[in-house]
Amino acid sequence: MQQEREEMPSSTFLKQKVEEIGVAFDKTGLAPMIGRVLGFLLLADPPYQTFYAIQEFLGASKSSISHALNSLMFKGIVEYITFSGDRKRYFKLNAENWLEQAKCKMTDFSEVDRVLMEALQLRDPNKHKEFHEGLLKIFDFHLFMSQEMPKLFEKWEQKLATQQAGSARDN
Amino acid sequence: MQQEREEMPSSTFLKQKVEEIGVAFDKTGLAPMIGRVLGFLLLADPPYQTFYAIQEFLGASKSSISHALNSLMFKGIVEYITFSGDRKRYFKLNAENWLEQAKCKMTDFSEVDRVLMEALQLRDPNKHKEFHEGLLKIFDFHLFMSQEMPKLFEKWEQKLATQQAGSARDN
DNA sequence: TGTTTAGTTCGGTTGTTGCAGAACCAAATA
DNA sequence: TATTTGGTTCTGCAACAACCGAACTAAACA
Repeated sequence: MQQEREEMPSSTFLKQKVEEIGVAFDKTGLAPMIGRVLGFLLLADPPYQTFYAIQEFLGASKSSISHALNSLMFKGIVEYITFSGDRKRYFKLNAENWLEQAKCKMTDFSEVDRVLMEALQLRDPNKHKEFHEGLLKIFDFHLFMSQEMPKLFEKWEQKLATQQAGSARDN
Repeated sequence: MQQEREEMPSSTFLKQKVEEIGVAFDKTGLAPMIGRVLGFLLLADPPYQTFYAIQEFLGASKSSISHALNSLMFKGIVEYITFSGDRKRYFKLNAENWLEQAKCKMTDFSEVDRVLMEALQLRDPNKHKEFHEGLLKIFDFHLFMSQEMPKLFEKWEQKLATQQAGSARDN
């Protein structure tokens, strides 16, 4: 029932996994190819890979890879490193930066909040009170979150620091 | 320089605002028409409006409005109410539900986390330690967040309750 | 100086999405 | 029973996005 390919059978499993990861990132709104590149850079060994290696593995065109890598670098999720005496760039995930981007996304409601605030100002607060208060509640929630989340991030950083101190002591 | 329309000048301002709100929701990934319907329901007085009123205001086709309303109802952001002796449905925002959806989105990293976890299991933890730990850190961050966020929501609910008790006492 | 390498940029093709218009349907009304 | 009302579903089109291939560029090499 299952179809097997003669060529490069060892990487078939990897390719499937990369596709799977790609689909997961598709669902977050990324373009398919961008998701696949992310997937490859998550699984690849070593974690830094050349333009050509990525292109070959994904069987895609140079332009798609170029676009995907530039998008990811623009977002800060991917960076590249170089080695002296080697012209190639080696692309890799920047986990640290990725995390920062994720944090930003989590705290930023600015666009929706701006219009929500405007709507609240245009509405008569006494006219449909329950409705008005429902909107106010959402706004208040966002406000609260954007204040508290940074504290939570801080708390996590501290937890991480004590964890690392602990595991260092154990060695 | 500015172009004025003879007809319905009083609602020109409203229409602009609705468009503005629409754009803000576009940016969150919603389709334009869905954003505009949301915008109208945010500003409309009364906050419950018939299918036809929405269609008229937005100057859109029935099918677009039908699709937009059903999408919004599926998401739980919009609901409808009825009045006895009136066949029409009156559509309105459900702020409570909207907030719940927002909370869910904030705590749910399951898709990305699943593949991240898989990637971690497939990687050799000793081979590119810094990279591996970077990924682990993201995973740990998500885990931490999905544990702590509900507590934060709880904290907000309590703050809200005390606020309301306070304002009730003042009256 | 030509040639290779490592990508980028520019059309063109194909697939997908958003919307309109018209046909449709079910419930209420006449 | 026929008609109106309040939507829904289907079909088709126009705009857009994702991707490819080919032409291009800039740096390194020979």
